[in-house]
Amino acid sequence: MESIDKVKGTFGRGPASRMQKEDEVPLAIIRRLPRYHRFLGELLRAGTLRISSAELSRLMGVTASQIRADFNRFGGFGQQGYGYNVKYLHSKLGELLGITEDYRAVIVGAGNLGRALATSHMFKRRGVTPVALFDNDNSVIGQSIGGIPVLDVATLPEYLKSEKIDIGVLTVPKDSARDVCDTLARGGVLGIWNFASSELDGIQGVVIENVHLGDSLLQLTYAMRTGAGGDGADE
Amino acid sequence: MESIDKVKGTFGRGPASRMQKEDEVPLAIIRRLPRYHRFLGELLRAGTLRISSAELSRLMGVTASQIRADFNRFGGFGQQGYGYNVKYLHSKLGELLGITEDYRAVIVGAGNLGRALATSHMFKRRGVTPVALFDNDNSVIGQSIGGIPVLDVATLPEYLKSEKIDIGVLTVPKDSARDVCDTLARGGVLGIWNFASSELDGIQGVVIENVHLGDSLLQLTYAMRTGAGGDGADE
DNA sequence: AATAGGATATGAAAAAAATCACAAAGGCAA
DNA sequence: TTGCCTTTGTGATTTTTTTCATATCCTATT
Repeated sequence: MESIDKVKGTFGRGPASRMQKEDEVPLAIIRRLPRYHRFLGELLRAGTLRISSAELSRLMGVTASQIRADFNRFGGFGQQGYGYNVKYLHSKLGELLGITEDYRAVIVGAGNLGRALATSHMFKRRGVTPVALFDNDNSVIGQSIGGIPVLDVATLPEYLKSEKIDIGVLTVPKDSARDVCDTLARGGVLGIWNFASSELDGIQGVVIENVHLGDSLLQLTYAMRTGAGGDGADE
Repeated sequence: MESIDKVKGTFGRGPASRMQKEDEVPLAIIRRLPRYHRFLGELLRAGTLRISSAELSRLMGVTASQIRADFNRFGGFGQQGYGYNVKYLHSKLGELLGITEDYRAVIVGAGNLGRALATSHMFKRRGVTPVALFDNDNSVIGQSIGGIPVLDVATLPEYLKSEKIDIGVLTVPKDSARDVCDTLARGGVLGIWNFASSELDGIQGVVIENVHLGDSLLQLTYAMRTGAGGDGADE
């Protein structure tokens, strides 16, 4: 019954799994990964060395079974009788999420939101380096915000040719979102983080993450009206 | 074409429905409602009078069955052979989501993010009126941002006693989040929209919506790394 | 070195969510 | 008004996700 040749570590999953077909990770799990990573990070900073699924369950308001099942989807990071090593698990989750990649980003739109993002630790903590802001307002072009230069958005296309940029952050008004998005895509970015309220998608080879703060606000008012969601556990 | 008056609306569900138990709306559906509302709003502004689930399906990248099933959960807003009346559906969804309630909000934290929210149309479009900003920085206290006065956060408790405030928006640094959250709760707000990276919850009688932009960024980098999520359809 | 106790990994079961498929309702045209 | 055509509403079905239950493996103790 023992692990005859179970190479588990590197890649293969359990014994009876079909080896064909790429095993896609359910979106439901992916959405939980950043939250795990965040909590693990806090535990790490607090100096916690190890944690059991039961303890993490109490902390996060998620069932222990789900925690184990989730981690297991990626090969199992724990050890029977011990639990999970916080540092190891945190770093493994970080790898999965790509924070070890050191992506370079530009922020298009130097309004309040763009500035807020540029000056936060949002990016650096996650392996993303914001290298430039772009705007069309002459009164801000040439400034430096949080050490990041503000350039003329008209120069964005050529900028993207000369610099390798992985991520474009869109904090422009709705109307210009589509245009800038296309420019970024043509410029070769791999992903776009879109805060404009227009929903972008369907661009070949570019991953787009649409953020809709308004939707989040409506979820709040819905919950307030119905009294539901009092737990607040979830995003 | 306007035979929408069909009284069906009020409450009753289909003919053969068990009347057992209060039917709680699955979280999965609730999370989709704001997006439906958003798309319907755009159709409305574009002057579209009616739409079928099939058409909306194409537009939103969601199956038509799901659309029908979702709307049906709330009693069915459509009509066979006709589809959905855009204006009617939009307003019904709005009601469900609480945009007709005219909530009053305060924003605590007048940094870039607080300012960005205060000056956006985020709130007004959703029936929420931001009435004041609060901060502890003397250089901004007394100013007016987007027509909203910035007050001293030390006066927040008494302010909440004299004014009826429904929603508190937290755009303060992580460390002060918990304190301000408690102050807001004691002051009687019904909901808290939390942008601080610390996760708040478990306050009796207060609904909390935690926004974690960092999690969203990690979802993007995950997708970039794995090539998954190229559709970009979902938030 | 042997054993007790603890906690993961994991297949099986249950629950939840999405999809299907079609009867029935109602629009629309002649 | 009739009858065809469109499209919803909805029970049944399938798929996905979560939870359960326990064998297995590891730590810790004596």
